[in-house]
Amino acid sequence: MSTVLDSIQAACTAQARFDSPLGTLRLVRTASGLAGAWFDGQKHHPGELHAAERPDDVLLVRAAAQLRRYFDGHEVSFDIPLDLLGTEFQRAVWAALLRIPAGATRSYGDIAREIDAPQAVRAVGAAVGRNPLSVIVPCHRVVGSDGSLTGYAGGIERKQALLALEGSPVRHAERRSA
Amino acid sequence: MSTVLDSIQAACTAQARFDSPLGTLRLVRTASGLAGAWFDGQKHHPGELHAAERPDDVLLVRAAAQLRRYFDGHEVSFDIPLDLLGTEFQRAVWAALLRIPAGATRSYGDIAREIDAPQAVRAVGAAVGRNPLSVIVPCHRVVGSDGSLTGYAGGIERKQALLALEGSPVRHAERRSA
DNA sequence: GACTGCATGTCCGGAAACGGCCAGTACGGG
DNA sequence: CCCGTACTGGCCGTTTCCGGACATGCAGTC
Repeated sequence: MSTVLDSIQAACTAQARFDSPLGTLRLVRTASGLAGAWFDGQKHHPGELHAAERPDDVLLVRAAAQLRRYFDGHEVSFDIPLDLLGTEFQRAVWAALLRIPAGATRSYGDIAREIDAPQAVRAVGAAVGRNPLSVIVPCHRVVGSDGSLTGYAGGIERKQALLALEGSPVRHAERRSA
Repeated sequence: MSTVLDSIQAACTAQARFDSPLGTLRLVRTASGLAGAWFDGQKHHPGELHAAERPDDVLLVRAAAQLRRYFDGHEVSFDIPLDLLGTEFQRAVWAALLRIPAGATRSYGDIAREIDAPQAVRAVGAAVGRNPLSVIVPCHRVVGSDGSLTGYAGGIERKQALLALEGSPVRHAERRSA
């Protein structure tokens, strides 16, 4: 099988940029829905895609509008059609993320239990890390069982900022000082 | 990277069946051109694809019409837009195949020399074998340096039949009696 | 003649490594 | 006691890596 990023590379039909307070997001869509939202230079970035830049694409415009409201501090329920390309397991994880309300957090173990794979905790971590839709699929709401932030593909600072924006209590700044 | 068959799976937009004297061909297209023509059950078949069956698709109809004329024994120059999905090397090989006139044959070594990779003879063999467009990209016109048929993804009998139809001299029936 | 050895790009299968973890344990300080 | 901290071992899906197998042909041996 091909990689998640490969499938998106192949299926994407348009893209656009969105300038957020935390950096530029690259929005990517396929025929059926929004498929990607990556911070510039983040981990697991698909790299250069050959899809045409289409700032006026209806779906991408809607996505940008909702993101803008989100970053303005409003409670937004993203209702754009999504096209989550991944393995069955990954889609199960990402679906679980979508059920975490803003202002709340879950641990990796919580997610594992929710998708009936209580022992696949590390696998959940890997899947969360490869979430293709930063911010919209709220992978930033998943923290360690002790409340530490543990990691974020876009950098822990962004994770912390997003949680702060949503008013989530963050236990300490971080676990490890390094 | 993904596989050739993977890319076609992802990119195909329509398909149709064509009943030839040598068996059913499955025709597949993408947005930019004809991408596949496989005999049912042949080697390297992409398997079930989820693209819609569209017997009236303009491109597929044209392909079928030209194939019909070909199997009726006419000299046909296929002038359909093609979308050959593969690696750079494979596309070079397939392009070389398209330059072999009907009624002629080349050896695998000939092709290798033509694409400036005189030592990649076995690689040429592999690439020829994965030709996605049976009949149209005439991989059946490639034979061993001694004139033996060596192999064909759709079965040697079909290869022999196609060459006979084109009036190519076939040295012996086969090299090995087995 | 028959047989051996080698060159080459791609696919495929199996094996190993790699994580955005977590529960259990063992210490050392207050 | 009641914490925090540090380390250990096991968990599992995905990716990466490696080793063959191929629609061959030429140059050498014997």
